[in-house]
Amino acid sequence: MMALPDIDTHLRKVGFFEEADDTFFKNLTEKSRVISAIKGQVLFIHEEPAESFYMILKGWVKLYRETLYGAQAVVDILNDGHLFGETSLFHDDLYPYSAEATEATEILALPISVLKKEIENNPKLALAMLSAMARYRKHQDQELEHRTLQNAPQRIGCFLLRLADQTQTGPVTIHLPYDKTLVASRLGMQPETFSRALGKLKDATGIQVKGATIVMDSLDQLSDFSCMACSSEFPCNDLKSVKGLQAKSS
Amino acid sequence: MMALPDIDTHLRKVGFFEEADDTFFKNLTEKSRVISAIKGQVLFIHEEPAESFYMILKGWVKLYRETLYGAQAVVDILNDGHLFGETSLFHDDLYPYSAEATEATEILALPISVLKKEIENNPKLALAMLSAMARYRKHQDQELEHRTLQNAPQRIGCFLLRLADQTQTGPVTIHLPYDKTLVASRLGMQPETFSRALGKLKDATGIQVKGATIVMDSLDQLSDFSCMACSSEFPCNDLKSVKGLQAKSS
DNA sequence: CTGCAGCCTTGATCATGGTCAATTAGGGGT
DNA sequence: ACCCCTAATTGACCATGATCAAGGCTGCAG
Repeated sequence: MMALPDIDTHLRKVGFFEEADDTFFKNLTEKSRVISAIKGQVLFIHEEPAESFYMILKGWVKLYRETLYGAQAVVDILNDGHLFGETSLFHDDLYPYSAEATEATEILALPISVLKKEIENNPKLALAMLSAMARYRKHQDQELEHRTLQNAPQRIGCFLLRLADQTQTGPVTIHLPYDKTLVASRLGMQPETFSRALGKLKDATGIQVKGATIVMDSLDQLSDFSCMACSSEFPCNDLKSVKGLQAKSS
Repeated sequence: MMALPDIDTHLRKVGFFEEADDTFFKNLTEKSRVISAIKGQVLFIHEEPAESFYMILKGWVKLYRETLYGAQAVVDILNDGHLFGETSLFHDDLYPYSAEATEATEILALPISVLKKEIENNPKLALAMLSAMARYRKHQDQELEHRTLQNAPQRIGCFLLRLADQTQTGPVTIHLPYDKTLVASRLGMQPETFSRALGKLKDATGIQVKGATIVMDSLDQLSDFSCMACSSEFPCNDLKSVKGLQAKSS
């Protein structure tokens, strides 16, 4: 069991809670609940009433939407420090996606009512949340664009670029943060397609692939290949503005 | 030239301005500017500093992102009553897409600074905007899902369903709101693919297509075909909650 | 009425990615 | 070290949608 002061510490690291006051953290912490999820454990289902929102303490969580026939569209894959399940606040209070742990994961469940009350009473927090939502929205525009304009090898290249520190020049090593199968679903393709597309990317750019590790002489090889099918210039300027943990850095 | 009282009337119809006070409307109206855009006229460009946001009075506007090589990804296509260009407020203040009139169009340009000030000073408006953003975000999740899980004929069927009043039973007539070429781009496909996919949809569901007019015995024909590749049930429950004009009804 | 321009359709072909099946590689656990 | 399970790869084939090219339809201007 995690001690309460620990929980408080984690919560205070969340970017858009910056403006919240001590009572808020106290209320949240007291009503929080630590969940130890095993691989594959479903945390909530799309269109269920949203009573909790969540903060990941350790591990990875997949957000997705699923048809009756089992076809899945992955919305995002998040790791520790990130919040999820809070976004339909002030709309319909239903989860806009399902959530599942992709490995053994520690998650903090927090009452959405406390967050709602705090936002209603603390205009600064409302503005911070607006800011986070605007960033998220832009990220989604980008996601849809990539799906439309980039082919499979280009999307993989783009994904790798966004894992790296784009300010560095010279040799770069990148590690895939989770299974290739998961990366594939995150990029909207089949595992087989991912495997072949990574091969094509290798041939086209000269990167070296060994398991989950990718090595290259410089990021230029990738950016030349992938960013030509993107509306934004390299380096991706949206990566700079990540100061809050609730938004995605991926 | 449009009279100022007219402008005020239009602005007061915007859903999330419900909580704004008279001074706000006065300030907005005084600093507003009516633009008569011709077909193809570009209103602003992706990643330009956002100084104005816009309300459409008449006509249609395409929001899109474009690579250096001219490939376009259409984010949305909006008509009168809708706002656009306001979403990166409180984030980076850059437009997250380009905007272009798709026909002769009347547009109201409004200073984003006035909106920003009002939101900062009026917590209720901030909450209304949060609600709008949450709705928009959900809509985008859905869009990405459709792109991933539905094929071309299914996406067209879904598009048609969302144009219709989904509560009605019995025979239905639907009119395409704009050119088939534009619908195609909105759905992320080529005009040729659209044409052929509409043919397949016709064969599969028995709808009748005459130019921009589609007639069918009941919506069931379409929903059976399209909604099986969607995570949401028919009728689409997100269409009910449209009370504000700033969000998309499409 | 005629001609032009843009939209739409159709055909033929191609590229991309999905599907199905078989095999290989890797990473714990015993 | 070995086994077992899963992830990953590879091959063969198929389905979808893009591309290129040609032709038809329609509405508007002259």
